[in-house]
Order: sequence, then C-alpha cells, then structure tokens
Amino acid sequence: MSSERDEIQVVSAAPRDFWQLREAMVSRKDQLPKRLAQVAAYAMANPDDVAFGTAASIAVKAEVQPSTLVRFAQAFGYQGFSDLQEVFQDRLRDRTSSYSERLRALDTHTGGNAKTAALFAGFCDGIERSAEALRERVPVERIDAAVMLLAQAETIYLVGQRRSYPVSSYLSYAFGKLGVKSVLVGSPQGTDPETLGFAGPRDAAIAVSFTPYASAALAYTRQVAEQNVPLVVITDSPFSPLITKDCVWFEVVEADFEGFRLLSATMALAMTLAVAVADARRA
Amino acid sequence: MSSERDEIQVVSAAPRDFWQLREAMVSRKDQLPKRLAQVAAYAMANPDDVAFGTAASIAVKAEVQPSTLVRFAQAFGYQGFSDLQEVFQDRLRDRTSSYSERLRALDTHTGGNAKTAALFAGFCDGIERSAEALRERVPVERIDAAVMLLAQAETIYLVGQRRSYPVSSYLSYAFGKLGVKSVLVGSPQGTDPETLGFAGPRDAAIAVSFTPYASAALAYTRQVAEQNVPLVVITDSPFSPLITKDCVWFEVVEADFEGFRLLSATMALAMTLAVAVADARRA
DNA sequence: GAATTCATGGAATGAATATTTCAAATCGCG
DNA sequence: CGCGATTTGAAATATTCATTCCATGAATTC
Repeated sequence: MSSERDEIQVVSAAPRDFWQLREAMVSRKDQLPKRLAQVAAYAMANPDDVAFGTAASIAVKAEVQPSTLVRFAQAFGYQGFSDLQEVFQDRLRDRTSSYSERLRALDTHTGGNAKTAALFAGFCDGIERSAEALRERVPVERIDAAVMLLAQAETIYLVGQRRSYPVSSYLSYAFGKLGVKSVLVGSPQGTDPETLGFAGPRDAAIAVSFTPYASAALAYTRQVAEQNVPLVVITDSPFSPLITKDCVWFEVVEADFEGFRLLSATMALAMTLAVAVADARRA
Repeated sequence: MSSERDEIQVVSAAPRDFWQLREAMVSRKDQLPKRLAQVAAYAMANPDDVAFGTAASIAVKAEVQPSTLVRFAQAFGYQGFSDLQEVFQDRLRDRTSSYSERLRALDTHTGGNAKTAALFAGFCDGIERSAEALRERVPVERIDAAVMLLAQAETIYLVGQRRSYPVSSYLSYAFGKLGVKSVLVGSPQGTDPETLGFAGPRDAAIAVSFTPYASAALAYTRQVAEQNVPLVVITDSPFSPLITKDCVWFEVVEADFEGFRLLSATMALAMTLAVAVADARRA
C-alpha cells in the first residue's frame, strides 16, 4: 500500500456544482490529452446532451469512444461517467433541489451565516420562479370566466385551511376594502359548516387548497358543490380532489423550498381575481 | 399483418410536445384507472424527476410498480416508458423550445379580456419586482441577527393585523410545523392584550405592519417593547413607528398595484426567518 | 534512437434497466 | 351474488448501458 502512496491521490475533489466543473475544465483544457479535450469541448458546447444522453450516444456525437468518457470523468475525480453526468443533470433539475443540496453542503462546511444567505437567496429565487410558472400556466380566459362567476355572486365564501388560510384571509381583507361581500370560512371557531349552509346557487365560493389537502377544506368544498354554489378552485394540480365537474379551477405551482411554499403566486392570482371582480361589479 | 389490423391502432397519436401531453393527461384524468391517475398526478407535480429518473426510482416516488409506468406510457400511445420520458426530457433540453412555447402561450392567453390580462400581468410583474427589491434591501447580517434573537426565545409572539395578518398566520403555521412554540396575536376574539401580557424578556415577538399602520398593531408592538420582549419588526419604511431603539427591523418594499400589495416579499422574508430559526435551534 | 510512459480504440463483462408475462385482485354489470 | 373484464402487483426476461480490460499506437525522455 505504502508503495502506492504516490498514485492518484488528487482524485479527492470532484466538483459537485456545474459551474465549478466548468471552471475546472477551462483551466485544465491545455493540459488535457487530445480526446479528453475533445470531450471537454463537446460537454461545454452541449451540456444538455450530456445531461440526458447515454454514454454511447454522447460518445458518437463527440466522436470518441464510450470508454473515453469514463476516463474523462475519472480525470476530473469522478467515479465514472454516471457520476459526472449527475452534475450536468442537477444543472437542469428543479432549482429547489440543488438549493437544498447546497444548503446541506453549507451545513457541514461553513458557519450558520452562509446558510442563512443561501436560504434567503433560495426564497428570493423561489418568488421569481413562481411568477414565471404563474404566467405560463394560468390562461387569462379562465380568469375572466372566474371573474364573471364571482361578479354575479351575492356573497363570496372563502374556504382555506392551514397553509392556504393566509390567502383566504387576505382575500377577505381585499374584498372588504373593495366593498365586495364575502365570508371567511376557516375561523378558529367551529361554526364553519353552519356558515356554509347559507350558501346557495346565487352565491359563489373560492376554495384554496394544496397537497396535502386539509380534510376540512375538502369537506367544505364538497358541501359547497352539493349546494350548487358556483365554485372557483385554486390548487396545485389538475388532479386535485377539489376540482369538480363544473368549477373554474386554477393550477398554481409554488416553488417548494425546504418543504415550505411561498404563497406569492397564489396571492397574485387571488388579488387579480379580487380586483377584477370589484372592477366588473362597477360596470 | 392484416390479421392484426383490429388490434390497437390508436397508438398513432402520442404527443411529442410536453404541453400537449399535459393537456391529454388533464382531459383524460377522470377516465384513468386509479394507479395510472396516480402516475399522471405525480408526473404533473414532478416533471423534472420524470425527466431524469429511472423507471424504478420514479416508481418508488410515485408509489407504483415500474410496470405501471410502462402501462401508463402505453395508455397514452407511447411505445414504452423511455419513449414517454423523452418528452419530459425535451421540455428541459434547449430552452428555446420552452421560450417559443411560452410565446405561444402568451398568444392564446391574450384572447381574453384585455383589462384582466393587464391586471394579471401587472401582478406577475409585481412579484418579480418585489423579489428584486427584497434582495437589494435586506442585508443578510440582519437576518442572522434576527434569527439569533428568535432562536433563543421561549415563545415567539406574532403580531399582525389586517393586511399583515396573512403573513403572521402563515408564520404561525410554519412555526407549528417546525416545532417552534409561537402564539398568533390577532385572533378575531378580543383577548389579545391579555395574551401579550404573558410575554417577557425570555420570549420574542415578530411584528408585521405596513402603512397605514393598524392602530392595534402599533399598540401591541409598544406593549411588547415596554415588557422588554426582544422584537423583530417587518415594515415598509425605516421611519415606521413600530421600530424601537433596540429591535431588529426589516424594510420590505412590496410592489403596489391598483392599491393592493402582494405579500410575496414579506412572505419570503418571514419564511426565511422561520426556517432559519428552526435550523438554529437544532444546533 | 530505444525505452518507457501515456493515450487510445475496441471488445468483453457484469450490472442496471425497461419491458413482458402471468397470476391475483378489484371492479362493473347482470 | 357470481361472472367476465379490467386493473394491478411481482417476478422473469431481454435489452441496454457503463465500466473494465487489454492490445495497439503515439508521444516523451534519456
């Protein structure tokens, strides 16, 4: 063993972050053997292909042997090609996961300060991604449909438990300010089913709920549907159990971070509805 | 061959585009068997995992058998799971496609009421501007200071009225989930001053309030300060009357649109605090 | 210019993976 | 309640894939 002490010991540090790897590749590109340099060039030019392809398919496109890919990965300290490929995949993967990984890394390496920074940055990014997703997934026509439905309602019932409660309560605040009659269902008192009992076809309801769905929210929504109350649902999947046959539903994908979702996109949608409804009533 | 003409010929139409596939999944979700629906829901919620994972790893996460994934793919006209997976990968591949998709989406989106569209766009933009402002104005060191203060507290009192109430209530939810003892002050019952009376120097409080400051929030905050309770303030101006001499305060500028503020930046800051505090306690 | 190290191509190997198959379970319908 | 059809779970199978190995070729050094 001791006779092998001067073998490859440098292996230890293989960059887990794509940008670190990129830097390593750039800095070493002149010392790299011909074929390995070829691989590096291809990987930099087509990182997406590296992320998804198989060793064989990439080898063909980069015009090298599959074994060269393995050697390349090992030259950078990875165990094999698959190991290196992960780095390329993480680059594309949902950012949240890469963030929580970064957090875990920070946890062991540095003090709490850096961790807070990463946490904060993660939430800031989360906001922006939520905004992007919101724009992509919510069709304006459907907002119009919901507004029409809500504008005709006598009273708007707001259903939202647990995580969704802040949204409902903000809606309640907004409707109040806008002069739209609304009732917040989900108060700490237990009279909610009775309150909801007054709702009828001439009213409307907005239910907000995300996985894991609070059982109460589900029950209330069903009750509302059975009473033929026009319904608007804000949830996180088209497969949500809250969605009934003729409700107007919205899918809102909130960036999930450390198990907590910022409600920014949901809030934005809710506010859009509130303001648009008030506006429609004025006309 | 002709003897097999009446077998499954419907295979022809398998969507090669992610969004088409998505639509197909949504429209067929009610006719799908239980496990296939389960796969559909998982795929919609975690498209990235589907893109990168293996049939086995996805099956575990979606809590089905690998074979079910194959069946699912075939049910939508694909040859097998790998064939379907390509669609999920292409979504992540070159961003250009996702950009053009987004443009196409915008096209169809603008079909509705122009005013609604403007409103919606305004709120979406608002989110992003809030995120930007948040990053700029909040120094990480101060977050650390607040976290330190809160991590030592026995009980964390949460003060937030009216517009800020959703933030406080979400904090209450988050702290509850994270196992941090907290009390939400601002319940519909009028016992708040008494509740706050229990707070002392060994506790801490988070007050959230924006202009126009709810008088109750102001009063509560003063009361808390007088009882020498360490205080963290989230507000919208360095001149806010809530800020006391030795509290840790944050200025959060929410984009204002049509007189309504989305609470996205405030939520993000609040969540950062909550998660960081829970983390600090673990250590 | 010979010897040694290093890089490379190509095939063999063994592990991991998608897919198929079949029996059991569940559901719908008479 | 019982029959057939559909759905589901679990294991068997066949494929694909990453990796290793070894012989050959190129480059470097003495």
